[in-house]
Amino acid sequence: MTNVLPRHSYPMTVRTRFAPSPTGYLHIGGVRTALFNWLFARKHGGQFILRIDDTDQERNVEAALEPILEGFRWLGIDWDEGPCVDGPHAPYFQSQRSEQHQAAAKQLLVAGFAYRDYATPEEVQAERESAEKEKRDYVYSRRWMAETDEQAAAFEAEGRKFVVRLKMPRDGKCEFHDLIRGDVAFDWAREQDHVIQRADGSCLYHLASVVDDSDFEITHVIRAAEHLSNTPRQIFIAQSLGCNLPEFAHLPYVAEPSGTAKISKRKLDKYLKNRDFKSLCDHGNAIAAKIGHETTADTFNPVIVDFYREVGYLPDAIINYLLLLGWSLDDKTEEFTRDEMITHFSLERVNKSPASFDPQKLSAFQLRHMQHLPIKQKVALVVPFLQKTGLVASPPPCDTAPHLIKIVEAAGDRIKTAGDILEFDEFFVNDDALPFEEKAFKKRVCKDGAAELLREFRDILASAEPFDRETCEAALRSFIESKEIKIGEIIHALRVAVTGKGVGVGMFEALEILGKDSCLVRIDRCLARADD
RNA sequence: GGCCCCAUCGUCUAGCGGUCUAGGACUCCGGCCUUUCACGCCGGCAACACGGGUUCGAGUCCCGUUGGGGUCACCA
Repeated sequence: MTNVLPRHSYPMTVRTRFAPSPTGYLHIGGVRTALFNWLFARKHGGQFILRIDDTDQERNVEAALEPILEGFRWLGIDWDEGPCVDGPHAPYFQSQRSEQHQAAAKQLLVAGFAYRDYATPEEVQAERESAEKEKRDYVYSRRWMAETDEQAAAFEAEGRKFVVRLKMPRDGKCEFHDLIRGDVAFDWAREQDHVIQRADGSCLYHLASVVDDSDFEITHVIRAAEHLSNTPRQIFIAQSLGCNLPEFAHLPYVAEPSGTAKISKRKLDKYLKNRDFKSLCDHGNAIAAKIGHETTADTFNPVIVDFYREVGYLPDAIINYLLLLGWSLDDKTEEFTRDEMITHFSLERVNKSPASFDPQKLSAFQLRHMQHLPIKQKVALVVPFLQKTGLVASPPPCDTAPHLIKIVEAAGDRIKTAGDILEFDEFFVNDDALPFEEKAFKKRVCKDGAAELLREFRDILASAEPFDRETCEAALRSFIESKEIKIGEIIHALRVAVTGKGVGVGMFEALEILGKDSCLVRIDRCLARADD
């Protein structure tokens, strides 16, 4: 067995892959891994392949796969080969490639790199336990190993069944070069004789993965660091099979908010103690509640990509944020378009240490990308939310476009995610259905003299012409001048009267958007209520 | 526990032996703008885990300690 592996140069184009198993959701850390693979392939004019690792998966693969594909489509991470698009190496489902895997297992067996093992799981377990009790490093004794047909027959006579195990080297080191971590070495002696094929003939992940990577001509295996310690056995398989070895690059994982452990969707309770993570959740839940989206923590949380789509985040913002989680170009550049990412990306600049997920920084990227969005795109983003809540008909009446533009423009940066449009429902509800926020009403309208001022200004507003923001503002300014009061003494009451809320878009924009009739009706309604 | 990996402000990071009294971004804290809330603008707090080497010189190289993490399946 050679220890030092040669560096291969690849005459063929770069081919990377992301191999999710169909779990029913797309994990944020998985996205980052996929992104780096995608970027690397695009950067080198190669191909990005999606392969489905559904070995051992029961039926329903399709249902469990759909959210993952949908997530990638939404994020704009496209694949050159894989489900739905197929390609020269189809099928791209591992479960449909068992013939190749079995042939590989057989080849390893014949060549002596693997053996039939007749041990029962209990016997192996017993060995493992006694090693542990004696504080010895565990290595399988190979007691039930059959290398000849005679041995096999003897075991079979006892009614035993065999699995196929790798016959791992027991001296020397497995040394390889990782594109991110540099030279890495593991002692062969500590590697187990991993099972590659079960008694029923089905093959296991490591074999399948190596065979598929080789068949698909994957040149660079870019994956999470947790696979680093799996690499020796995969190298052993690949070499024993006579396959070309791909380059390896092990990415640091995405760590939990305010922590260093790998982020997981099962530890939500813990993350909720983090103030920023909680507010990210709360914001999402509030929007989900409005649009009637189910918010079970299991299916709807910031570790799952769906969350961001439902709440109205921008794919570009998420991608940009994820890109900087473990990679940087220099000491200042933070914003990247897709093209810029592709031209600048390199594995050399990927960090070695885990990067913790920071909800605030994500929000900052979201804001910046929203600010760059042309108004029409912003409107298009927001409309589905209005439709889901019945605030706008579907399809929207053709005369609503200018109205929507005005609202979205007026709301400006207050719309941080598309779902935030729902905070501006006052521009969509009927005048007689406008709810008044109790706190704001009490504080601003029930205040001494406020209602009186409002009543007076109402009549001035009634004669404002044209009813636009400039005229309204001029009217109010001259009103406060004549009354010798400060603007704050009336404008808040006016806001509550016409929007029902204490906060919102600029006052005069709001008046203009609503129009004179609505404003007057709303003020009257407010005054009537104040009288009660 | 064995093995492996990692280590610069609270967080993401720049730094590849001297230009570092360590730079940027997010957060946070002041202030400005202002009709609210956002936004924007200005300013501020804040880090090389520790100990040994190597070197004229170490955040940068080496070793150790400590700390954190990953992985140890007939899961993927």
